[in-house]
Amino acid sequence: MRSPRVKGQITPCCSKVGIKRGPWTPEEDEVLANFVKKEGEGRWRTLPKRAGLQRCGKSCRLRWMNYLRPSVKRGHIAPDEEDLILRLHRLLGNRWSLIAGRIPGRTDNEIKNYWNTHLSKKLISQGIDPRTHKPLLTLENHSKSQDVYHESNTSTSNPQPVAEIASTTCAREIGSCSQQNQTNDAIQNNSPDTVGNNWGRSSSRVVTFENGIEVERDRHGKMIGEEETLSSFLDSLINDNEALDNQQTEAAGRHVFAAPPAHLVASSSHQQFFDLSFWEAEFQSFGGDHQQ
DNA sequence: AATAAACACAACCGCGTCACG
DNA sequence: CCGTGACGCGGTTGTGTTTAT
Repeated sequence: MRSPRVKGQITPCCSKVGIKRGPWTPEEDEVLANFVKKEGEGRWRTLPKRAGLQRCGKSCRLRWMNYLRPSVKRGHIAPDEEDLILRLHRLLGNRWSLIAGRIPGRTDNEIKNYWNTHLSKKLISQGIDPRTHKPLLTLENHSKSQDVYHESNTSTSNPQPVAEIASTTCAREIGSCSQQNQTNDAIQNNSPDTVGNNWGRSSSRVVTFENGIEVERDRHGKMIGEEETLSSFLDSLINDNEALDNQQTEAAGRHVFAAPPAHLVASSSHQQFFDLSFWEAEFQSFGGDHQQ
């Protein structure tokens, strides 16, 4: 039986006497891998006892998910993977699990680590804010950025990943959106510390009316029955961003990681790009056949 | 060669959410 | 409706390795 959580009095799950912590040994890995292969994933809480491991369930789950799973691809992250991570992060923010889900064989932990140790520094060295994917506001480039990036009234000082801007209509794996123009708590609170963090976490199954249409979302904020459309939409954003990146790389002689999809740039103003209703229309036209 | 600093990444922690009784 | 167990997520920390001095 679990005691109620009291702030400041939380006991770590691995603090029990006899529970081992720290790096896993090859022997432990073998025991865990064999057990999961035989019994399947899940029931992590009781797995250590059943498998004969002196570890907590959380630790076992993490070890399996991030290291032992056969599908995990380890080692050097290729340039195309890096590029995809950059584009997905621009679209999704720090939703590592969601990003990892679109990069075969890579785990959220690996991508998060790679981002924190490599990519964020790389962007900074290029004069780009890794959190917003916009140019860092130095005295030198501040005025230039004003010309290029027009923000909507709702974005204020917290630039949003593309998918978040579009979230009330089309976002996948995003928290419940009971009202238009309110994508999630982080944005509602307008807190710089929370932007880019935890956006994929808070959610529950809710039914809302969006554009006059009743929409049910699952625990991840995904519209039920719209999975393929949403996934395709995200793919299209990624692909279009890739195209635009290439254009801008050629034009500017460097990579720019904060930009709208190419076909949208061609047909719209930047103001539209940051306008929620514009994204709603975009998604509707993209998945129109599914919604009619 | 010794040591400190920087780096990379595995592992842990806290918390939110869901399912279920 | 509430409490609990379980799970999954993102943030943070710990530790081993590499590089610089």
